[in-house]
Amino acid sequence: MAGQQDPVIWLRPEQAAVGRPAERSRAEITAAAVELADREGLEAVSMRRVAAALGTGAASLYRYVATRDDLLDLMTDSTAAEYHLPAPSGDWQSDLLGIADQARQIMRRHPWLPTLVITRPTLGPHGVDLLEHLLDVLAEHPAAPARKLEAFAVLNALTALYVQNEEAAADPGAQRQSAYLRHVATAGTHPRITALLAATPPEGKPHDRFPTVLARAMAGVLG
Amino acid sequence: MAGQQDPVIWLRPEQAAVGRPAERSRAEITAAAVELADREGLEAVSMRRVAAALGTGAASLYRYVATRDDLLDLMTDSTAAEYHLPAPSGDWQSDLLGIADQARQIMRRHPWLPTLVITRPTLGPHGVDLLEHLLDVLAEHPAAPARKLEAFAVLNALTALYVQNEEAAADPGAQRQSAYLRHVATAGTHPRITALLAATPPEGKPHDRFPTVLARAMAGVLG
DNA sequence: GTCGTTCGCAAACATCGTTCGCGAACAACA
DNA sequence: TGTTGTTCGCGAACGATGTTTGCGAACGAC
Repeated sequence: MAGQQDPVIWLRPEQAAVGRPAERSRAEITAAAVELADREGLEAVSMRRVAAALGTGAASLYRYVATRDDLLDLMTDSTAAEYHLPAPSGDWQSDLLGIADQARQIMRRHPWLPTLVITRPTLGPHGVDLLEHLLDVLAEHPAAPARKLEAFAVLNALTALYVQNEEAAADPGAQRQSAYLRHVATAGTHPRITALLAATPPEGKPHDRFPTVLARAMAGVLG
Repeated sequence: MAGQQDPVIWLRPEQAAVGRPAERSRAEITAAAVELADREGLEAVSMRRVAAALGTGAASLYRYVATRDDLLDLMTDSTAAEYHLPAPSGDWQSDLLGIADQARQIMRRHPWLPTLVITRPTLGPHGVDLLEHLLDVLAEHPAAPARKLEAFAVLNALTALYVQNEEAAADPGAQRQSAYLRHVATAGTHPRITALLAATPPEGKPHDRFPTVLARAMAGVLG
């Protein structure tokens, strides 16, 4: 008589009020999925493999989660619990950069996170805590509320993009990525690309543009 | 004796030099896939459905493409052919915004594009043409070559993010996205979120932050 | 014609997300 | 101490996916 109630998992009760109690919890399943993803990547997170890691059957997971996407949302939100959120310092600029730096470290710990953050942005309990903190940091800022929400989204997404690029560059198959570009440079058409690849990279280690880019983007969002 | 040769599709010859000639072309298959994606979304682009749209069998597509991801790359690059690239005006700032505006329109025409651009950035022949043009626009700019490449990446990704958000907001299920946020606002914990959702949106239509954000982000990248 | 090669594609394989159905387990109540 | 109402665990099955295999047919070159 009772179909699926709420389309968003955070509003569904984890445990039924009556009947046989569950043997596991959402947190337990989420932890197993996160560990699997950390070790073997997002595509390894299939219902069967997560269930196997828990020593149970695949169908059992559907007592805790309506769909695989729900599980992915749980994974994303669980990483938001890794933030350390100190009281605002009064300098919102640097507080924001501090949050972004933490986001970066968390995403480096979980290489699958950037993809999830970008493709299915989700706000669960921990994500909401983070948003509340960001609003606290920006409390004195005169920007309209909608702008602050947009700033939150841009901060997350831009950080995810940069970490994703980091990973792609560190990948052993990074040469494959640029193989065609080098081919074009050699071919001679596209003189600017040829010149670009011929230019020797500057001495010393390349400066990390992330803080600057993020700061300016945030300034653009907040007006 | 000859296994798969080159891992990147742009360097593999489309037609074998000898033997029975192919009945179709990469362009033809790509066009069918793009049309299918435009009409029914990315998840509808399966090998079987694309093949069916062409009146052929699924296995036949593998004569043109090594994997499904190759097909997605072809789709992405094919949209880069839709740019109109006039000669640089001398004002690189506005030229860049012009490119970004075209990117936005192209992505709106192909709602599946932002996801692909973000999750598997690819440079095929048409993408390379676009890059060459952007380097032309930035020819007088003193930034290091690596920065200009980064600017290209940020321009594409940031545009994709904004269009993706546009689509999500226009989605009839947008209420579902924010259902939990409204719940938290009502609950009373998280006072800043409560205040934020209670605040009445400003009069008039909201100003589009995209050009500003992009311009500042680019300034941050190019130093 | 003959030969070397490629093409088209039905069938099969492994894997996926998800649903069905039912015995077993538990809480509450008699 | 049953009995009852409900949920839980999960083997088995369904439909769909990407990809491989195998081979007859089609073609260019000689």
